[in-house]
Order: sequence, then C-alpha cells, then structure tokens
Amino acid sequence: MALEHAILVSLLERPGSGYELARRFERSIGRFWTATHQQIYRVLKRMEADGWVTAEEIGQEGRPDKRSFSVAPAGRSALVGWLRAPVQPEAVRHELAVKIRGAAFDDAAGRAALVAEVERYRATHEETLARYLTGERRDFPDPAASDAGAVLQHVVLRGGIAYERMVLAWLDDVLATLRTLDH
Amino acid sequence: MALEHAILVSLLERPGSGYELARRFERSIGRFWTATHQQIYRVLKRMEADGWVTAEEIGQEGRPDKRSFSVAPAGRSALVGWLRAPVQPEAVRHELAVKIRGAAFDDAAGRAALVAEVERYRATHEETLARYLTGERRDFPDPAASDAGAVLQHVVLRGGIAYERMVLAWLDDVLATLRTLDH
DNA sequence: GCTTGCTATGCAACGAGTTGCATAGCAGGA
DNA sequence: TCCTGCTATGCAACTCGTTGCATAGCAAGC
Repeated sequence: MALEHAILVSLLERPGSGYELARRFERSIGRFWTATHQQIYRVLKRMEADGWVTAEEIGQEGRPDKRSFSVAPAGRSALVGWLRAPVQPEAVRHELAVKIRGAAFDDAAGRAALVAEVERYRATHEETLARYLTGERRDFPDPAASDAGAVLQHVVLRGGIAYERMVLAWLDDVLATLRTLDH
Repeated sequence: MALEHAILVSLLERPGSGYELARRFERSIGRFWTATHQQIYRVLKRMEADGWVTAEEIGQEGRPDKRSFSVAPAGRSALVGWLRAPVQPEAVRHELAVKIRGAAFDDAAGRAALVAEVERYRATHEETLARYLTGERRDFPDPAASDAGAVLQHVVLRGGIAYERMVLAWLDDVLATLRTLDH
C-alpha cells in the first residue's frame, strides 16, 4: 500500500487541498498511481489523525472553504522510511491481454469486433503519448535542468513516454496478428 | 472486474483444478493478471453456483482428491459477451515511480540506497525477460504456427517481452539520472 | 427560469484483494 | 525422527477500492 506515500510526495512537491490532490491524481500523479477523491479524503483524514499532515483552513469567497494540507515532520520521516524499504513487485492487470487470449474462443465476428476495440484503445494511448510529449516540452524545456525535483519528475515522465511507445508498437503487432487469423 | 474471465480463458485453454489454476496464475496468466489461490477458490465457487463451470471429482492416490473444472455453455457465452464489451482503462500503480519522485525529499544517503534498490529491482526484471525468452523458444519454435490459440498466446507473450525490455531501458535511464544527482 | 458544470467535502454500502491460519497425507533430506 | 515442502482446499478477518449519493453556492449558456 502506498497511497499515503504518493500523497506525501505530492504534498511535498506542493501543499494543497483534497480536491486539488484529486485533480493532480487525474493528471500528473495518475500516470503511475490512480486514486479517486473518496480514497484521498479518507486517507487524508487518517494521516491527519496520525500527525503526518497538518491542515490549514482557507476561507474563499464565492466557493466553499477548503482545507490546505502540508506534510508534518512525522509524515516526512514516514516517507523516508518507506523510500528506503524494498520495492514490492507490481500487481499487473492487463484486461486486454485476457481478451486477446480469449479471442481464440470466439468466432470471426467476435475477433472483428475486438480489432475495432483495439483500434479505439490504440487511439486513447496515442492521445496519452501526445499529452505526455506536450507536457515534456512545456515543463522540461531545459535538458540541463537544475533542481533535483524537476530532474526526477522528468525521468518518471520519460518512463511514461517509453511505456506508451511500447504499448503502441505492441498494439500494432496485436492488430496485425488478429488480422492474419481471419485473413 | 475480470478475474472470472481470466479463469474462463484459462479453463478453456485446458480444464483444471483450483490449485492448478493458482499455479498457472503464478506462471503464464500471472504475466498479465495476478491472483492468489484464495481469490481463485472463492470465484470458482461463485462461478459453479452460477452454472458457468462444472466440477468433476478426481480421486487421487497418495494425495488429496481434486475437483477439475470445465467451462459450461453459460460460462462460455458470458465470456463472449465480455469479450465484445469495451476495454476498461487500466488502473496503473507503479510504486517505484512514486519512490523516484520521493527521492527529491531524501538525502544523498537515501538516494544511494534507492540506487541499490533499483539495481536489485532491475535484476528481477532481467530474470523475468530471460524466462520469457526461454518460454518463447520452447513454446513457439515455429514462426508460422497453425492454431489460433497458440498465435494469440504468442502475441501476448511478445507484449510481455516488449514490456520487460522497455522497463530495463528505463531503469538504466533512472540509474544514470540518480547517479548524476549526487555525482 | 432551468439545466449543466465547477469547486469542495464527505458518508454509506458493497465488492475485491490480502493475510493469516487450518487441515491432511505423503516424500525427501538432515 | 523431525522438519521442510508439495499437493489440495478452504475459512475468517481485515483493508483497499469503487459506486452512488448528498450538500452547497456560483457561473455560464439556452
């Protein structure tokens, strides 16, 4: 479990409210750690009770008040302790791979439907890659960037870009394979 | 949710007991869908109650009896229905990426520990790639394989191979980046 | 005037996944 | 002889993740 730690990293990069965190998880952090706003609020409440984060009430005009969270010393040392623990093996779940192997037990019409679905899926990954590349040009224009935070964020983004390129190449392989089956 | 469907695909490829399924999930299927034996037994029980699979008692000498499961017509049509439904977006969880961004908030000693950990992690992925390549030579020696099942299993395995190669290249990038931080 | 959508937080219920444990016979090695 | 490990199935408790819903004010468009 590491949602706590993903939140700590995000709050160290920049303090913010539960709502702001949820939006970051939709964009930046969500590339490698997904979470909904309910999960985030629940975990923030527990972290506040444990003294890992502190909240500051911010009154706003024209919209509801928000509570901006910052990392407390206890949270920071909890993060450092976790950083130095061994990385757990990933729990992989690739629904599409199950469907591809399942296609052997469907007919040609079913496989044609799968081809269309893979094409749609491929398009979403192409959009993701384009978004990453745009973000890279915007956020990391200087190849000799100075501070550690930016350098590390950049290498994680390069991982996302490499992943998307690999997926696109593999999906082309999948499409070619599915098409030769029913030529 | 698709553990049911992963089990259906595995049982269509070859009927087997809960225990055998658990071992397949450790090896072949586990490449893209992990599950423990408890999950598998629980879901098998539900699937049997729903008429998706049927069990056959097999008495064995010298070891406990086992129940071998086969896919029933209702299970097969449930699978086909699922195959033709849209693919859900993947829920990504890359703990290592969180740690890398977190390394900005640790000191040089912490980052040195992370380098060692990434090297260890890299070694496990190198082993995985070697295992995949050995399996590929063993199970798919003929490039012009005949039956649909084998062709589809092969393209999924190629996906695993491409993934491992991508990860290894990215981990080299990560190691180089971490090392330049504290040169 | 009505609907839609955004900011902002949260509860309740359920389903999925994890961890620890239990049983039970047999094989193999220290 | 004892301990470890494999086959084979399963319960119980717990945590995590998902889904639906609720509140509440304001802005923008039809």
